[in-house]
Amino acid sequence: MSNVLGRVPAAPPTLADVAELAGVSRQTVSNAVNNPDLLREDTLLRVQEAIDALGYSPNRAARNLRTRASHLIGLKISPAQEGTADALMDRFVHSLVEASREAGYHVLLFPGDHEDPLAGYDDLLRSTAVDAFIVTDTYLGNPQAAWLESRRAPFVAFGRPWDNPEARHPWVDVDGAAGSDLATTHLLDRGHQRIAWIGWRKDSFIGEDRRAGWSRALRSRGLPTTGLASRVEDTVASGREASAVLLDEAQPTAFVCASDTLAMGVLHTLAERGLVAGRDVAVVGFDDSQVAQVVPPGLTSVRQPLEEVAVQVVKALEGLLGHPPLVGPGVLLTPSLAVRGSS
Amino acid sequence: MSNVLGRVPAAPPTLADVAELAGVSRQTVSNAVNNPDLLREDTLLRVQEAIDALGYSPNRAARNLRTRASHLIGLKISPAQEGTADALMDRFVHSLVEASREAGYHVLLFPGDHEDPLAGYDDLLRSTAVDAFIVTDTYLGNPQAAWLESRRAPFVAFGRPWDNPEARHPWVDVDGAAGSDLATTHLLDRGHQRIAWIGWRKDSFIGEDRRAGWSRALRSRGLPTTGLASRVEDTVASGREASAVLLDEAQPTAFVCASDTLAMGVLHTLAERGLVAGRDVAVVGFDDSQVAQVVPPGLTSVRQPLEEVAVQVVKALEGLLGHPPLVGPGVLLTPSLAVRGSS
DNA sequence: TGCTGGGGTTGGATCGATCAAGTGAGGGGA
DNA sequence: TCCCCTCACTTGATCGATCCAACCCCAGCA
Repeated sequence: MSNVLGRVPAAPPTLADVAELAGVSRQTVSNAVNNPDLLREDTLLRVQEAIDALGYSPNRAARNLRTRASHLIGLKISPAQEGTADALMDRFVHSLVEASREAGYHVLLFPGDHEDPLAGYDDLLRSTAVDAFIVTDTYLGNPQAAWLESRRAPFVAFGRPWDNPEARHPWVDVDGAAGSDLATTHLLDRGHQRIAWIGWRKDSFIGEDRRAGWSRALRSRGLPTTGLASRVEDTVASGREASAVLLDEAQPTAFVCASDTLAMGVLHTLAERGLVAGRDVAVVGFDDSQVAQVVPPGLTSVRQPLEEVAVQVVKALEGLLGHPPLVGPGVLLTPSLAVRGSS
Repeated sequence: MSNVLGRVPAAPPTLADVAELAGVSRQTVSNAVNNPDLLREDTLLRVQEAIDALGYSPNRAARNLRTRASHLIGLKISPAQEGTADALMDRFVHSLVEASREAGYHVLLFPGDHEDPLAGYDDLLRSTAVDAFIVTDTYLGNPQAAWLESRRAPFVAFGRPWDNPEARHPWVDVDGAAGSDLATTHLLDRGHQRIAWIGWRKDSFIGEDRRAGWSRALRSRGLPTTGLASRVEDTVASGREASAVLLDEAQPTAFVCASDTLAMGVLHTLAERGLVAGRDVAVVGFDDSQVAQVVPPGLTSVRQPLEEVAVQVVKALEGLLGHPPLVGPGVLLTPSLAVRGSS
């Protein structure tokens, strides 16, 4: 086939083309691809050769139509907050894409809408564009999980169903309390006695979880926590103000923060007062963001095992979509601590 | 329909269901969705009502099969470098997802492979899983663009085809020289005379482009550049070493860097020597990463207009896939400067 | 010889949409 | 009155894979 402009790109080979070349029927080629054990060895070989010769790859749309599965996983991404250290999603997305590939899935991104947290889900679901969803923002009062459950849409959550113990969907989460316990204990081991906490407002389950680890660690050594905690918005400015107040009123020698963003606020306060992080005052953040890794003198931070989270999420997804039985509704993983100059 | 477990989820309504309810033929429903102007007003209204009543949404797989288009755009993501400030992709991905949505496309992520830069493309292409690709890493010697062109695969590059002026594919890029010119001029306006450059090795076209802006700005004011430039790896450690050497040998009062990662290296050196960024020595980075935004005292940085890049990329894509004529092979955008405490 | 059973293979139907061609009513010009 | 054309919609075929039921062939057994 050719026209005046030169060769016309050939249409991709179909299963029928392969069948003809190999001298077998379409069904036999399909079996060669999907159930190779059904074929005799020599037939399989002949079909394989034809597939290679033509460069055949099954047409996704046709397969999806017939099998009612797209092998796509939907992930909503919300605009990253400017001015925060929150690069958590970036790392998670990478891990998820990699883990999905190994399970034969691809990740489809769709944009979030601040007004309506359900926007996007409905359309993708009804048009059967994705097989399942990954839900990441499971904060208090987020209707996604409940809505998806009511629609019987398959999904896995990264984050516990804090406010709904009735929830039956699979989830994977990281033990925040264990993380700040780890951070606090690390500081205690370095000789600190007055360790302050800067976290999020009380209505954040995640914030309260992380805070619990800090107070648990202090109490286990018989140390007081009163007057050493502050709960604010997750911004650098808030962290800065909170740390300034705490330094004046409680004279802590170390800070544990619910996020790297807040920890950066502490570094701001220290810089303003001519104090050196790691020498004069110790600081530990949460999430091990890029910021923590490159800021002088390096910010010690709790690192979430996002690679493992992604693997577990995909595993749960396979259980949901395939026949293998579920292992259980939830998986809780333990974070580690990346120690740097700030402590 | 029900079984012992309760209600069975109803199969999604099809175009035929809508047609029956509205009392028209399938094709009419199809036209109502895709070419509403072909219908008489009252018929259109009746079909719309039926669509709403059933909650109909066209089956993607069936549509893809027939139209030979998936309305998916493939984007390869490579693992983010740990220990750098490079969160560029994260911002770009968000912008791209948003811009794609407005054009009726979704973004499909697939994992990169360090060994083989072509892995992934071939399979998605042959199985007609995506309509086009966005290629982002157009560094020297990367075979992706040439390979995709030889396959006649539609794609748009974020980054100029530096090493191949013959390339005919559409691309969008940001003027790196204009960016460092902007940064350097900003420092000159603040009274700095000895402004050093820390960039990447010579084999990086992007690095040389950015460097050209710095030397251009200095020369336009009749200032010398000799002895003030250093070319190293893109790591914090390299930036630290390079700035230490430059401070000792050339006594610059300001640094312009090819990346925020290198700029963070400079901040390390300053901290070690008890110097204060912005007061004793000025520093400007490149990319306006989250790190630049939160590090004390704030890192002035060249900001790439990634939102606009995404819009242009999608526009080029529409030109490539649809009938509207191309505006031209390349689009070059101008960055801005986010001024913070470090200058 | 004739019947049975099962591995391997076959053709036809099907998934749900769009494309291409066709139908019938109504209007205008000769 | 007849013909042609347009408008608004309908009908049958098709995209490329998988599912389904039937089929063939040959070994095993009576």
